[in-house]
Amino acid sequence: MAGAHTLTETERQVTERLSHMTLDFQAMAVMSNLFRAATAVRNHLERTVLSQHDLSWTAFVVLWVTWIWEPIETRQIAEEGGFSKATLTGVLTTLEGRDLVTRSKSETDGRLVLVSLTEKGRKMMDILFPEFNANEQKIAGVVSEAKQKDLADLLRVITVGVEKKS
Amino acid sequence: MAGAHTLTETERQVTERLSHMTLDFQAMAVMSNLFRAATAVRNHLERTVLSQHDLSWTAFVVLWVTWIWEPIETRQIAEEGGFSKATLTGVLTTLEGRDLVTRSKSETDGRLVLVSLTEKGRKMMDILFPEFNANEQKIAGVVSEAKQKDLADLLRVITVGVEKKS
DNA sequence: CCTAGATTGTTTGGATACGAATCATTTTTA
DNA sequence: TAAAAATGATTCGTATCCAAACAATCTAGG
Repeated sequence: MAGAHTLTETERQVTERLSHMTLDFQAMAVMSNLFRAATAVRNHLERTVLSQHDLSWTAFVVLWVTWIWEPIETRQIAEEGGFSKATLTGVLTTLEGRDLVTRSKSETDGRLVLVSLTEKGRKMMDILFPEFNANEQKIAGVVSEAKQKDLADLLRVITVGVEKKS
Repeated sequence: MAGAHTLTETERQVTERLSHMTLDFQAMAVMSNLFRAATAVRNHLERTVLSQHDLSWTAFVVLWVTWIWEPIETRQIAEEGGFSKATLTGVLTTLEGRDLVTRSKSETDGRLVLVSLTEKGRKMMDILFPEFNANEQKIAGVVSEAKQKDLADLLRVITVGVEKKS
């Protein structure tokens, strides 16, 4: 990111090119900045913390969700993580091959697969997540504590709103 | 998304599981909500507006950036869009095959490739983008205009901060 | 019981994604 | 001015990612 154009330049150009249309520029700015921020932060965390542990973003999310909720059904992991079941199957196979998670069949429902961390996976997260969080702190630290709360709240409202639609 | 657990439930469980660690929960909430919001919104827009035009998210971003800046150098598209040049090459080939964009060599620097929309691509964006923006409006509309401005500003600060680090 | 429909995880096929190596072109250097 | 360094896009290999088709399992209505 951080292209040849600054964010301000981009917004000026967008306004110029689209001024003949009836558009909601405020909403456009919110969404544009949302994706820019998410992409920039994700790329940064992937390149710094996660690459050291040979983890893709999705693999990390799977480990994270499993860490919090284990034992957890796969459909829940996909929902919490925001990706498809098909994607999850592949990632789980990879993580299982690295002995970081285990799959087991549910005893009450033969269709369900339950995922847990292995001891190795748990040890990894005990090291990895504090590192990850230290980076989150650095990134979020550019705005005040009060603004951080506002930001988190606003994002939550957006999420709840859009999930209601689907 | 919208998993079995609400956002509030998730935050409670996270706090419970990680209370023995020294972590910045405020920063964690900001980042967690950032990715949740971005993923939920992106998935929603992919499933509604973009799927009707057979476009992936990345393909749409490429079209959008090109629409605003054409003729534009490929390296700029990658930077603005937040993905690698290698990825862009593949997407451009797909879009060129559908006759939505064209590639041309720069006259002043033979290494550069310039991208423009075709007439077909421009017509598509004239229809598509207002649709897209109408959805953006619906999504962002759950918070007040003033809050939308705050949100966009805060996200911009986060983006600028993290890009400074890389 | 038992069978049609619903639900769940996996497989499949194609597009996307990236780092590293490569090729072509331009710029720098000596 | 010619070799070397730098720059830019593409190719290659591998890993993700998703929708759709599939197989296994569960559930409801008869």
